[in-house]
Amino acid sequence: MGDSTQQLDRAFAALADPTRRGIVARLSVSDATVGELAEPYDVSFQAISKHVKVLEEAGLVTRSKDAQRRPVHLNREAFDPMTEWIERYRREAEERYRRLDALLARTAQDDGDRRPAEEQES
Amino acid sequence: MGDSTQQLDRAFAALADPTRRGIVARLSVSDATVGELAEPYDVSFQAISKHVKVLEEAGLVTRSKDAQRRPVHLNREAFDPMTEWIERYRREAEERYRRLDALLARTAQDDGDRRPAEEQES
DNA sequence: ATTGTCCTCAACTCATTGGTTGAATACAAC
DNA sequence: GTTGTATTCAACCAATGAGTTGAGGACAAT
Repeated sequence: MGDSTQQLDRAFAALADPTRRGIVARLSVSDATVGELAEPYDVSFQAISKHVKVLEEAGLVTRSKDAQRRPVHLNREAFDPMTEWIERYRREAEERYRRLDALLARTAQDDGDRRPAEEQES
Repeated sequence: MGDSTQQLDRAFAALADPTRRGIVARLSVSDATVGELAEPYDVSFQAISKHVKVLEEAGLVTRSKDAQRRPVHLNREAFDPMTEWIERYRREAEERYRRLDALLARTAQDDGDRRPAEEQES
Protein backbone atom coordinates (compact mmCIF):
# COMPACT_ATOMS: atom_id res chain seq x y z
CA MET A 1 0.00 0.00 0.00
CA GLY A 2 1.85 3.05 -1.31
CA ASP A 3 2.28 6.26 0.54
CA SER A 4 0.41 8.25 -2.08
CA THR A 5 -2.54 5.94 -1.51
CA GLN A 6 -2.57 6.75 2.16
CA GLN A 7 -2.20 10.42 1.41
CA LEU A 8 -5.27 10.28 -0.84
CA ASP A 9 -7.13 8.41 1.91
CA ARG A 10 -6.42 11.16 4.35
CA ALA A 11 -7.09 14.04 1.97
CA PHE A 12 -10.45 12.71 0.82
CA ALA A 13 -11.45 11.79 4.37
CA ALA A 14 -10.49 15.27 5.54
CA LEU A 15 -12.81 16.88 3.01
CA ALA A 16 -15.66 14.50 3.82
CA ASP A 17 -16.57 16.61 6.85
CA PRO A 18 -18.60 19.82 6.35
CA THR A 19 -16.90 21.60 9.25
CA ARG A 20 -13.49 20.90 7.77
CA ARG A 21 -14.63 22.03 4.33
CA GLY A 22 -15.84 25.21 6.00
CA ILE A 23 -12.43 25.69 7.54
CA VAL A 24 -10.77 25.24 4.17
CA ALA A 25 -13.15 27.74 2.60
CA ARG A 26 -12.35 30.22 5.35
CA LEU A 27 -8.62 29.70 4.90
CA SER A 28 -8.88 30.33 1.19
CA VAL A 29 -9.59 33.94 2.13
CA SER A 30 -6.74 34.35 4.58
CA ASP A 31 -4.65 32.55 7.14
CA ALA A 32 -6.32 32.35 10.54
CA THR A 33 -5.69 31.24 14.08
CA VAL A 34 -7.56 28.30 15.54
CA GLY A 35 -9.59 30.74 17.63
CA GLU A 36 -10.68 32.66 14.58
CA LEU A 37 -11.53 29.43 12.79
CA ALA A 38 -13.61 28.23 15.72
CA GLU A 39 -15.62 31.43 16.09
CA PRO A 40 -18.41 30.71 13.56
CA TYR A 41 -18.99 27.18 14.84
CA ASP A 42 -21.17 26.03 17.67
CA VAL A 43 -18.75 23.42 18.95
CA SER A 44 -15.97 23.52 21.45
CA PHE A 45 -12.70 25.17 20.66
CA GLN A 46 -10.92 21.86 21.08
CA ALA A 47 -13.11 20.19 18.50
CA ILE A 48 -11.94 22.73 15.92
CA SER A 49 -8.37 22.21 17.02
CA LYS A 50 -8.83 18.51 16.26
CA HIS A 51 -10.31 19.29 12.85
CA VAL A 52 -7.32 21.45 12.03
CA LYS A 53 -5.08 18.59 13.10
CA VAL A 54 -6.86 16.25 10.70
CA LEU A 55 -6.39 18.75 7.88
CA GLU A 56 -2.74 19.11 8.85
CA GLU A 57 -2.13 15.36 8.87
CA ALA A 58 -3.73 15.21 5.43
CA GLY A 59 -1.19 17.80 4.33
CA LEU A 60 -3.91 20.26 3.36
CA VAL A 61 -2.82 22.95 5.82
CA THR A 62 0.32 23.90 7.70
CA ARG A 63 0.76 25.64 11.01
CA SER A 64 3.49 28.12 11.75
CA LYS A 65 4.49 29.26 15.19
CA ASP A 66 4.08 32.95 15.98
CA ALA A 67 4.35 33.53 19.72
CA GLN A 68 1.46 31.60 21.29
CA ARG A 69 -0.58 31.75 18.10
CA ARG A 70 -0.46 29.00 15.47
CA PRO A 71 -1.72 30.64 12.32
CA VAL A 72 -3.12 28.05 9.95
CA HIS A 73 -2.24 28.28 6.29
CA LEU A 74 -3.81 26.54 3.32
CA ASN A 75 -1.42 24.30 1.39
CA ARG A 76 -2.74 24.83 -2.10
CA GLU A 77 -0.71 22.21 -3.95
CA ALA A 78 -1.88 19.45 -1.63
CA PHE A 79 -5.28 19.50 -3.30
CA ASP A 80 -3.95 18.56 -6.70
CA PRO A 81 -3.60 14.79 -6.20
CA MET A 82 -7.31 14.57 -5.48
CA THR A 83 -8.47 16.42 -8.56
CA GLU A 84 -5.92 14.55 -10.62
CA TRP A 85 -7.18 11.22 -9.35
CA ILE A 86 -10.80 12.09 -10.00
CA GLU A 87 -10.14 13.62 -13.39
CA ARG A 88 -8.08 10.66 -14.49
CA TYR A 89 -10.85 8.12 -14.10
CA ARG A 90 -13.57 10.52 -15.04
CA ARG A 91 -11.77 11.12 -18.32
CA GLU A 92 -11.15 7.43 -18.88
CA ALA A 93 -14.84 6.70 -18.43
CA GLU A 94 -15.67 9.60 -20.71
CA GLU A 95 -13.49 8.23 -23.47
CA ARG A 96 -15.00 4.79 -23.11
CA TYR A 97 -18.42 6.37 -23.37
CA ARG A 98 -17.47 8.15 -26.56
CA ARG A 99 -16.10 4.95 -28.07
CA LEU A 100 -19.26 3.10 -27.14
CA ASP A 101 -21.31 5.90 -28.55
CA ALA A 102 -19.44 5.76 -31.83
CA LEU A 103 -19.86 2.01 -31.91
CA LEU A 104 -23.57 2.33 -31.35
CA ALA A 105 -23.82 4.91 -34.10
CA ARG A 106 -22.10 2.53 -36.47
CA THR A 107 -24.31 -0.34 -35.40
CA ALA A 108 -27.40 1.81 -35.87
CA GLN A 109 -26.29 2.53 -39.40
CA ASP A 110 -25.70 -1.17 -39.93
CA ASP A 111 -29.23 -1.77 -38.70
CA GLY A 112 -30.53 0.31 -41.53
CA ASP A 113 -28.36 -1.57 -43.96
CA ARG A 114 -28.25 -5.20 -42.92
CA ARG A 115 -30.25 -5.84 -39.79
CA PRO A 116 -33.63 -6.64 -41.37
CA ALA A 117 -32.06 -9.55 -43.15
CA GLU A 118 -30.48 -10.77 -39.92
CA GLU A 119 -33.76 -10.70 -38.05
CA GLN A 120 -35.06 -13.64 -40.02
CA GLU A 121 -33.89 -16.05 -37.35
CA SER A 122 -37.42 -16.61 -35.96
CA MET B 1 -27.33 22.03 6.01
CA GLY B 2 -28.17 21.75 2.31
CA ASP B 3 -28.54 18.58 0.39
CA SER B 4 -25.54 19.37 -1.78
CA THR B 5 -23.46 19.52 1.39
CA GLN B 6 -24.52 16.04 2.37
CA GLN B 7 -23.87 14.83 -1.14
CA LEU B 8 -20.33 16.18 -0.97
CA ASP B 9 -19.90 14.52 2.42
CA ARG B 10 -20.83 11.17 0.98
CA ALA B 11 -18.85 11.54 -2.24
CA PHE B 12 -15.62 12.53 -0.50
CA ALA B 13 -16.10 9.86 2.16
CA ALA B 14 -16.70 7.26 -0.53
CA LEU B 15 -13.38 8.07 -2.19
CA ALA B 16 -11.50 8.06 1.09
CA ASP B 17 -11.28 4.26 0.98
CA PRO B 18 -8.63 2.61 -1.24
CA THR B 19 -10.82 -0.38 -2.01
CA ARG B 20 -13.60 1.88 -3.22
CA ARG B 21 -11.16 3.93 -5.29
CA GLY B 22 -9.99 0.67 -6.82
CA ILE B 23 -13.56 -0.19 -7.68
CA VAL B 24 -14.04 3.19 -9.33
CA ALA B 25 -10.83 2.73 -11.30
CA ARG B 26 -12.02 -0.68 -12.44
CA LEU B 27 -15.39 0.71 -13.45
CA SER B 28 -13.78 3.43 -15.51
CA VAL B 29 -12.74 0.63 -17.87
CA SER B 30 -16.13 -1.05 -18.11
CA ASP B 31 -19.26 -1.85 -16.18
CA ALA B 32 -18.92 -4.91 -13.96
CA THR B 33 -20.93 -7.15 -11.70
CA VAL B 34 -20.27 -7.22 -7.99
CA GLY B 35 -18.69 -10.62 -8.43
CA GLU B 36 -16.25 -9.32 -11.00
CA LEU B 37 -15.46 -6.34 -8.79
CA ALA B 38 -14.79 -8.59 -5.82
CA GLU B 39 -12.44 -10.93 -7.65
CA PRO B 40 -9.14 -9.01 -7.21
CA TYR B 41 -9.72 -8.36 -3.51
CA ASP B 42 -8.91 -10.54 -0.58
CA VAL B 43 -12.06 -9.77 1.34
CA SER B 44 -15.45 -11.38 1.40
CA PHE B 45 -17.86 -10.93 -1.43
CA GLN B 46 -20.29 -9.21 0.93
CA ALA B 47 -17.73 -6.64 1.95
CA ILE B 48 -17.43 -5.55 -1.69
CA SER B 49 -21.19 -5.50 -1.98
CA LYS B 50 -21.21 -3.05 0.93
CA HIS B 51 -18.55 -0.90 -0.72
CA VAL B 52 -20.62 -0.73 -3.87
CA LYS B 53 -23.59 0.29 -1.79
CA VAL B 54 -21.59 3.16 -0.29
CA LEU B 55 -20.59 4.31 -3.77
CA GLU B 56 -24.20 4.04 -4.86
CA GLU B 57 -25.50 6.09 -1.93
CA ALA B 58 -22.89 8.71 -2.79
CA GLY B 59 -24.36 8.77 -6.28
CA LEU B 60 -21.05 7.79 -7.85
CA VAL B 61 -22.35 4.55 -9.37
CA THR B 62 -25.69 3.15 -10.41
CA ARG B 63 -26.88 -0.44 -10.59
CA SER B 64 -29.15 -1.80 -13.25
CA LYS B 65 -31.02 -5.06 -13.05
CA ASP B 66 -30.21 -7.71 -15.61
CA ALA B 67 -31.65 -11.05 -14.49
CA GLN B 68 -29.91 -11.92 -11.25
CA ARG B 69 -26.91 -9.77 -12.09
CA ARG B 70 -26.68 -6.12 -11.01
CA PRO B 71 -24.11 -4.61 -13.31
CA VAL B 72 -22.51 -1.56 -11.70
CA HIS B 73 -22.02 1.53 -13.81
CA LEU B 74 -19.92 4.61 -13.12
CA ASN B 75 -21.89 7.85 -12.91
CA ARG B 76 -19.38 10.22 -14.45
CA GLU B 77 -21.14 13.52 -13.76
CA ALA B 78 -21.38 12.77 -10.05
CA PHE B 79 -17.68 13.46 -9.68
CA ASP B 80 -17.94 17.05 -10.85
CA PRO B 81 -19.17 18.65 -7.62
CA MET B 82 -16.03 17.44 -5.88
CA THR B 83 -13.56 18.83 -8.37
CA GLU B 84 -15.58 22.02 -8.59
CA TRP B 85 -15.49 22.45 -4.84
CA ILE B 86 -11.78 21.82 -4.63
CA GLU B 87 -10.93 23.99 -7.59
CA ARG B 88 -13.03 26.86 -6.32
CA TYR B 89 -11.12 27.29 -3.10
CA ARG B 90 -7.83 26.31 -4.57
CA ARG B 91 -8.25 29.08 -7.12
CA GLU B 92 -9.36 31.58 -4.49
CA ALA B 93 -6.26 30.85 -2.43
CA GLU B 94 -4.15 31.10 -5.55
CA GLU B 95 -5.49 34.54 -6.34
CA ARG B 96 -4.94 35.72 -2.83
CA TYR B 97 -1.39 34.49 -3.06
CA ARG B 98 -0.83 36.44 -6.24
CA ARG B 99 -2.27 39.60 -4.69
CA LEU B 100 -0.07 39.19 -1.65
CA ASP B 101 2.89 38.58 -3.86
CA ALA B 102 2.21 41.77 -5.80
CA LEU B 103 1.79 43.69 -2.56
CA LEU B 104 5.09 42.41 -1.25
CA ALA B 105 6.79 43.40 -4.47
CA ARG B 106 5.41 46.92 -4.14
CA THR B 107 6.36 47.11 -0.49
CA ALA B 108 9.89 46.03 -1.29
CA GLN B 109 10.15 48.80 -3.83
CA ASP B 110 8.74 51.26 -1.30
CA ASP B 111 11.44 50.15 1.09
CA GLY B 112 14.01 51.43 -1.31
CA ASP B 113 12.13 54.66 -1.94
CA ARG B 114 10.49 55.89 1.20
CA ARG B 115 10.91 53.51 4.05
CA PRO B 116 14.07 55.00 5.61
CA ALA B 117 12.26 58.32 6.14
CA GLU B 118 9.26 56.63 7.73
CA GLU B 119 11.36 54.74 10.20
CA GLN B 120 12.09 57.93 12.09
CA GLU B 121 9.26 57.26 14.53
CA SER B 122 11.59 56.09 17.30
C1' DA C 1 6.08 36.06 39.79
C1' DT C 2 1.12 36.06 38.78
C1' DT C 3 -2.45 36.38 35.49
C1' DG C 4 -4.71 35.90 31.15
C1' DT C 5 -4.72 34.16 26.46
C1' DC C 6 -4.18 30.77 23.02
C1' DC C 7 -3.72 26.40 22.19
C1' DT C 8 -2.79 21.18 22.67
C1' DC C 9 -3.15 16.74 25.10
C1' DA C 10 -5.60 13.06 27.57
C1' DA C 11 -9.52 10.48 28.79
C1' DC C 12 -14.01 9.49 28.04
C1' DT C 13 -18.62 8.71 25.37
C1' DC C 14 -21.40 7.59 21.45
C1' DA C 15 -22.11 6.77 16.52
C1' DT C 16 -20.25 5.16 12.36
C1' DT C 17 -17.59 2.06 9.57
C1' DG C 18 -15.24 -1.94 7.57
C1' DG C 19 -14.97 -6.46 8.30
C1' DT C 20 -16.93 -11.09 9.38
C1' DT C 21 -20.53 -15.19 8.95
C1' DG C 22 -24.99 -17.07 8.20
C1' DA C 23 -29.37 -16.65 6.30
C1' DA C 24 -32.66 -15.14 2.70
C1' DT C 25 -34.01 -13.51 -2.03
C1' DA C 26 -34.24 -13.61 -7.09
C1' DC C 27 -33.66 -15.67 -11.12
C1' DA C 28 -31.84 -19.42 -14.87
C1' DA C 29 -31.33 -23.81 -15.98
C1' DC C 30 -32.20 -28.39 -15.75
C1' DG D 1 -39.74 -28.30 -8.51
C1' DT D 2 -34.85 -28.69 -7.35
C1' DT D 3 -30.33 -26.95 -7.94
C1' DG D 4 -26.96 -23.41 -8.80
C1' DT D 5 -25.56 -18.69 -9.16
C1' DA D 6 -25.46 -13.87 -7.98
C1' DT D 7 -26.56 -10.90 -4.80
C1' DT D 8 -28.43 -8.62 -0.62
C1' DC D 9 -29.82 -8.51 4.31
C1' DA D 10 -29.09 -9.10 9.33
C1' DA D 11 -26.43 -9.60 13.33
C1' DC D 12 -22.37 -9.09 15.30
C1' DC D 13 -17.35 -7.31 16.42
C1' DA D 14 -13.34 -4.30 16.52
C1' DA D 15 -11.54 -0.01 15.20
C1' DT D 16 -12.07 4.76 14.04
C1' DG D 17 -14.06 9.36 14.40
C1' DA D 18 -16.33 13.49 16.17
C1' DG D 19 -17.74 15.37 20.16
C1' DT D 20 -17.23 16.48 25.16
C1' DT D 21 -14.67 18.15 29.65
C1' DG D 22 -10.59 18.84 32.36
C1' DA D 23 -5.92 19.63 32.70
C1' DG D 24 -1.51 21.43 31.21
C1' DG D 25 2.05 24.16 28.29
C1' DA D 26 3.80 28.36 26.12
C1' DC D 27 4.00 32.96 25.89
C1' DA D 28 2.79 38.39 26.83
C1' DA D 29 1.62 41.73 29.88
C1' DT D 30 1.32 43.64 34.26
